[in-house]
Amino acid sequence: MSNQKKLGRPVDNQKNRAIIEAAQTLLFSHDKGAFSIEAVARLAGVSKSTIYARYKNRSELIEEIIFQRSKSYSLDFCNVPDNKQDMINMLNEFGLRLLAFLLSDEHLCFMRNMSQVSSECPSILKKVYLNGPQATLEQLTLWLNKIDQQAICSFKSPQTSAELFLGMLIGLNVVRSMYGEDCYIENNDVVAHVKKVVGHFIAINADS
Amino acid sequence: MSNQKKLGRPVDNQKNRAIIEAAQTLLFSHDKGAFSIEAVARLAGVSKSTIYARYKNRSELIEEIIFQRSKSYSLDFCNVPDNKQDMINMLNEFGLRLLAFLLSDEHLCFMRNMSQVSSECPSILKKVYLNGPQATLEQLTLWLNKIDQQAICSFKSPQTSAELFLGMLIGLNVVRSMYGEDCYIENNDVVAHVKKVVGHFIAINADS
DNA sequence: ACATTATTGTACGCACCCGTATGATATTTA
DNA sequence: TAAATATCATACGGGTGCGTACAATAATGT
Repeated sequence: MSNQKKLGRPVDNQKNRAIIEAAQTLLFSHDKGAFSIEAVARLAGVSKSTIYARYKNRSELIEEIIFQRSKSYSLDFCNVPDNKQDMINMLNEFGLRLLAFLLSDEHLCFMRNMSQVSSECPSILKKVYLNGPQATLEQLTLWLNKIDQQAICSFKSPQTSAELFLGMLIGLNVVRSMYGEDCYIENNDVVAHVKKVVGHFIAINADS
Repeated sequence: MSNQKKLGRPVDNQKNRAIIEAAQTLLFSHDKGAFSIEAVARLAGVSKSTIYARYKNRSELIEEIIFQRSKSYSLDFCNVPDNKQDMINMLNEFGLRLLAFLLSDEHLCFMRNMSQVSSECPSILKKVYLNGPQATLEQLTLWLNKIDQQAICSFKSPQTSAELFLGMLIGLNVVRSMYGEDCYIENNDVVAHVKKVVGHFIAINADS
């Protein structure tokens, strides 16, 4: 019954992608006022009606975009280390990756826009939190837990340790970047910073 | 020459305050769209022309408000402790005060609005950073430095230690609140959290 | 009384955007 | 060809806000 081919002109899926991409470009541009349905339509090379055929209204489009993007906003661990030195190496690598992401232009733009649309579509906030910070925290906690179970390193409270690690790692750097300061962590400095944090993290949990 | 009294009707300074207060109320309200010159005029009981007689445009008014408010956005230490236990107590008290402020409704609103107006008046960002996070960091660094000099506790790099302390203290709590999560730090929990952070902080710097 | 400045109230032009409607055109199946 | 659906181009009504202009009024000085 539902297996029949639909009548009439089929939906152009390429337009879906064009709309999403244009909307992302505009919503995450540095110009706060750049995003509007009309501007999205212009940039996507699509009629305004076409957008309203897919999204009920402005908020729905924004939600879709933000949700899609937030899906990639968590870093995870793949492997459990074999020994303590291996763990240290993986922590260093993770720290570098996370900082690089958090301080990227893309992510800073994202955070700014989250504030801006938070009153327009408040329901998106929780989803973003779960996909982003919360997911990362959980991954790290899980990882530490496994390490503790395998007696590679002891963590009295993996959850607490994870949070302390992220706190030390991020420090004031995100707020610095949000306020437009050139982040002092650059090139080799970031490596040194992460190494220092990892060192302290190990020291804190050195009750094994 | 410039000592003569000015001619004509004098400026009503009370209107200055009324404008500023109304503007703050609206800019930092939960309703993002509440702030407009017309709304400020209405709330302040003042004519729109009167506002434009004082501020060239919308941006100038916003800058003024944000700058004024940011002046009180740094916490400082008054006294240097006598001994290590005294230092620990002061750190605890400072941590509690800072967290209470950072997670307050007022400050969260402020951060959201900073993002919103950042593209409208980007010049304000640096000033806010200097008045806020940077000032706090400097105060704490200075304090640790004095403590180090008086041999109460040793800090190899007060600046680094200060940043690590703030990082651990804040952790993910600010981002949690920004994303609308009910912060898990409440009542007694916040005390425990700060105590834990202070403990780790002391442990890290226990190379004396 | 007069000059001077502050303040008001109101209205205007301009720009922007949302969401809807409408008729024309394009692309597909039957 | 006919029916069905997608898309386009355009226009509209309604709303909001900015910044300006202008005439009227208020409060001060000489």
